[in-house]
Amino acid sequence: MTIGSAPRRARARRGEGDRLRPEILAAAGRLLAERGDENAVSIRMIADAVGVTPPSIYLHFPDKDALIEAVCEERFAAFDAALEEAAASHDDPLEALRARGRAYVRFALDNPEHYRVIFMTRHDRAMDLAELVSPGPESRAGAKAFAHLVAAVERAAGAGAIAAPNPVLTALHLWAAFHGLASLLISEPGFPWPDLDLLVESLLDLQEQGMRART
Amino acid sequence: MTIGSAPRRARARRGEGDRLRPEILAAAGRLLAERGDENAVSIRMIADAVGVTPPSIYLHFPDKDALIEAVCEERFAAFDAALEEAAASHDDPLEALRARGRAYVRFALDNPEHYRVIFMTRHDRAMDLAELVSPGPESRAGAKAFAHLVAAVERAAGAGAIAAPNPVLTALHLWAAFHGLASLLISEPGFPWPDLDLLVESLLDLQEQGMRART
DNA sequence: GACGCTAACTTTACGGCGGTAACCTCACGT
DNA sequence: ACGTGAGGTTACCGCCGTAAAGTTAGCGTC
Repeated sequence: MTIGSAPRRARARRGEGDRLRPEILAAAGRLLAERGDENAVSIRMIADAVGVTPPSIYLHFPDKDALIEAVCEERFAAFDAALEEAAASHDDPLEALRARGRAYVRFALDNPEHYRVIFMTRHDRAMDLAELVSPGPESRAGAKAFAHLVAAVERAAGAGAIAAPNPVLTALHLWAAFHGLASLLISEPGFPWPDLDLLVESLLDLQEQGMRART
Repeated sequence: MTIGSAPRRARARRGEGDRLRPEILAAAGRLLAERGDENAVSIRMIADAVGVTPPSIYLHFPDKDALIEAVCEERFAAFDAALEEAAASHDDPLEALRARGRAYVRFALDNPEHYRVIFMTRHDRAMDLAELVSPGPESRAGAKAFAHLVAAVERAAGAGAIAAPNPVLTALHLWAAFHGLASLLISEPGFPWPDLDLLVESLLDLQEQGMRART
């Protein structure tokens, strides 16, 4: 079953030019997930999938990078939501933190190509700490996700489960550890990885023990 | 000062066909470091820098990916050597392990594009545990580097500095943590990172504390 | 010392890419 | 009925990786 070029799209009505934009985003996201590599998804493919010609894409996105960015910004919000949901089902803040770690790795393995674009390709977008610590409604999904992690660390520290004199720094450590595991699992599928649950749980244990001690 | 196309290379003598190969590798490595992105380095550029036409490259490498792989395999050996050297200057095995962590991040930041190719792009090469634990002389540089890390963990555990009932698992945790930090630093230069030394040292401390506890 | 063989390249060309300029076409407000 | 501008298309550029075929130079042979 090939992807199949959509039949030529019906022309949008006068005020409905923006109707095309979400269709492009959806098609780009689907193709990205299917092909598994940003470079294997071309503007022409996306246009074909939507039922439109390549230049039409450029009416809605300045270039290919911006389109891919937009796709992944969407997914970033889903990522954040997945972690929030995983944490929400635990009353104990330490357990909630651990649940975030598990959900992190699971999301990455379930959406490897999107994860790769979000976290493994270079972004020059500048951020400042203020936005990260208390993001406004206009902030990018990434900033919100990080703020949620910092807040989760603070709750665990508040409950006395861990020592985190510098919650941002601790959040960075956790991010590094779980991003490291997730990205290696994605990049090196041929590595003789031990059982995934063992790997994740032992990493959680190690991080927890490390955070118990005062830093 | 542009790179400048080399004057047309003199044709190699009869038995010296392999003379071109290392020149291609060197030029490709230099260009990769200069441009900072695999996709920004083209076969045509490399050929031009060597003073040869593009198809000549394919007499020595099956395709572009293989060429880039070969370049990075070289660099992987240098990476391993850098960690070994950093560790060698410490008698205390725990200090040696910490030195490896510092050297890891430093290498990644000094050679971001090579690091990216080595650890951040997908490789399907299969490995088995036997090769990783005791690599032969023909083993790839990556296997040797990992074996060196496991050995370093075992020495630290042997000295009683850390508890590592499963040295391979502990090595994976360390790898995940430092790869995570290094790759995020590379991928997200716009993030408001705290002072690099603080970041690395505190990550070292956290990992050390975590490894102190029995896992 | 001319001859042919083959290693070591070059020439040419193809299909596809991201991106752009110029043109078309049709629904709508007047 | 008609001009206009939103919502596209056609046609093109210069690059890419690379397949196929052609060319050149050094060597062993007679």
